[in-house]
Amino acid sequence: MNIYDIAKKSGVSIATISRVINGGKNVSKKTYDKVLAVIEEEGYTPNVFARGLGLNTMETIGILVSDVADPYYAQMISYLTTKLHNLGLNVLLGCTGNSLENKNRELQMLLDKRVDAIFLAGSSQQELRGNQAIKSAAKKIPVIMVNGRINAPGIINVASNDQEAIYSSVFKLHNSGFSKPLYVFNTYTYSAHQKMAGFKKACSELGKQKAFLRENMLQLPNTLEEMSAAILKLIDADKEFDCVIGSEDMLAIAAQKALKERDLKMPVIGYNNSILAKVSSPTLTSIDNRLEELCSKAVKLFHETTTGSPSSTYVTLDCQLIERDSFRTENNTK
Amino acid sequence: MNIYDIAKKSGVSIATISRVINGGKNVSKKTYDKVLAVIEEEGYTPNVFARGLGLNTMETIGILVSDVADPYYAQMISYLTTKLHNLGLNVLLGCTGNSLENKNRELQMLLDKRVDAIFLAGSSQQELRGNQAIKSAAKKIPVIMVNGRINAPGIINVASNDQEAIYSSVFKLHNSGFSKPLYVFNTYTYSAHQKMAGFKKACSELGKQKAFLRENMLQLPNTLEEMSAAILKLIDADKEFDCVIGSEDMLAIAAQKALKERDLKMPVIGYNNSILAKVSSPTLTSIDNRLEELCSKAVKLFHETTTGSPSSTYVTLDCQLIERDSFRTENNTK
DNA sequence: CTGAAAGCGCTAACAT
DNA sequence: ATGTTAGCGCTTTCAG
Repeated sequence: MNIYDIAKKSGVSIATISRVINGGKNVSKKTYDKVLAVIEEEGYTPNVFARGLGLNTMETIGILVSDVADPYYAQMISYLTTKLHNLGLNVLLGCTGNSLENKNRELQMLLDKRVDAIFLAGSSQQELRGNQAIKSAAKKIPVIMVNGRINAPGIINVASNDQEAIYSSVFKLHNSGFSKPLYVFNTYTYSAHQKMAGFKKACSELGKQKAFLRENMLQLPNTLEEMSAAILKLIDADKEFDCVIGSEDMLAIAAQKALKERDLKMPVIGYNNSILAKVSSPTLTSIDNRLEELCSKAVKLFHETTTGSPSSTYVTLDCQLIERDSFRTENNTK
Repeated sequence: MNIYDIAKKSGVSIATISRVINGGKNVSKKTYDKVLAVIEEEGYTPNVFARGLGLNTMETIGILVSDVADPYYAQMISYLTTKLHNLGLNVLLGCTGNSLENKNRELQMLLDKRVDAIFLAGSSQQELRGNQAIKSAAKKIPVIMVNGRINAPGIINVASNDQEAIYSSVFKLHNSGFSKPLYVFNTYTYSAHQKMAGFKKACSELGKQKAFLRENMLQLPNTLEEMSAAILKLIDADKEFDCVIGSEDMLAIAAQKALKERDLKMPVIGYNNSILAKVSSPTLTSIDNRLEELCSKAVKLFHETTTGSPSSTYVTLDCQLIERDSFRTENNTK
């Protein structure tokens, strides 16, 4: 059942059918109704390939993410997909893992499918330098980096202010009497670097020496068990710290588990305010990077590109500390 | 840059270019190399729309899910996407929420995009009866239900044996001395019904009366806080139960939280063996429905449809109890 | 308001 | 081994 069949059944030309399909401008109400009736009756839907061929778009957006199974990214994909869908756009999903080779291959696959734009979910999609493939993609279609930053023409960046968030958390802990923070992290993404920079800056302003940073910034392994084990080792080696900040909720939870195992109690702060923070016990105080707003903004700026140029190409949102049982500023005594 | 440009630059016809693009059968090595060189040089990629128009496929699969933000579904999407990708297929993602209207609309959107098949992620995609839209979609393209069951031509079902899993868990608890289980759930999906049936069957075989079921099967609200509150209420009303089974990890965790709040200790078993189970404390014993195998099987059976008919259209996988701190069968005394 | 016809870029059957 | 050509189904000028 194609446009010719419908034309025949309706007793009009295919041009008129096309007009009806596309809103019905310049079609008499009578013809319009008649054609629509036939379309409904036959359950006809226009062939997107043919349409795509002529228009060079299939109203499809590509999203690249390292791992949808990660609750934080899952939430991001959920927001993006839903919001894009409200614009009538479908989403092609690409899971890249962390190797550059795979990322580039997935990017190319999306490009080959002629998506209208590409969203990069999280700074794990970007390299610390280079990003050639992404930059050259941005020459052809809009590229929107959600929570990362790549400075090149055609790339829209929407990110939370991670550096400031960690920075001020260190101060909040300090002001509550916890002055020897341990910072745990496990990747070296752009975002991870921002967070570390925040930690270092705060420590330095608080008069910590370099030795302190060496001791109190710990890279953790990949599984929850290994993470906890690494922290236990630290505890048992009598390393000095009186509170913990994790670069992601999972790391903070690993710390909570280790502390619990040694019957230790101290403030713990996570990052992302993911579902894990609510589930953990004690419930985890976590830095919320306002993911939904981030996604809304990203989609909005992308949408602006479809009608002109975006009102901004670099947006930063401040984070917010969501206080739960693992640390409350009001309990400001040690 | 299209196939004509490449043909011109290579000094051959577009047919030859097409052959080279599609594997190079019936092309002399010399021409093949020359053409490939030009293609690389120009960074040419065939237009998928034109290709799709002729072949009536764009090598794209649609996946429908109620909510990617749910860690369990996120994991499922992750497996499916990756495995499909290994077959050279791209994934169009549709988030439907739970209203039938939305589900049908999303289904239609995917159908309109001429996907080669549709995967339904989780039984939340199916209604308890009806499913007309899905059944009629299955007349046109393969429909693969992952963890649900719709009995109609063209629909491939791959599901875990939820009924048996709950059934045997009740017995395991019983054999360990816990004979008054509380079952908490919150939806009425197909899968939820299976689980309930398992609970009822076990209870009935253990000689429980109908009154027991009325008291010991509790539907919980939607947020973690509300869930816990509901269970607290039960505890405070002195309802009798000595262990808890949740239809999903989140519900079991809500129970754990409520119990902790009243300083109560009893076995708790969750369902899905999601990341939440590992994060919870005590770590949550959970029923693993072997999601990865489920997804592998689903993709495999779908793949078989591309070359003939699937070796099976209804596969059931047995679940496995992953024992963690919230309940271990070896501690079989009350 | 409506129709005729060109063109979007590719594949595949048919010739050579 | 290579070229010619007829579609695939739609949108969009351009005429009328």
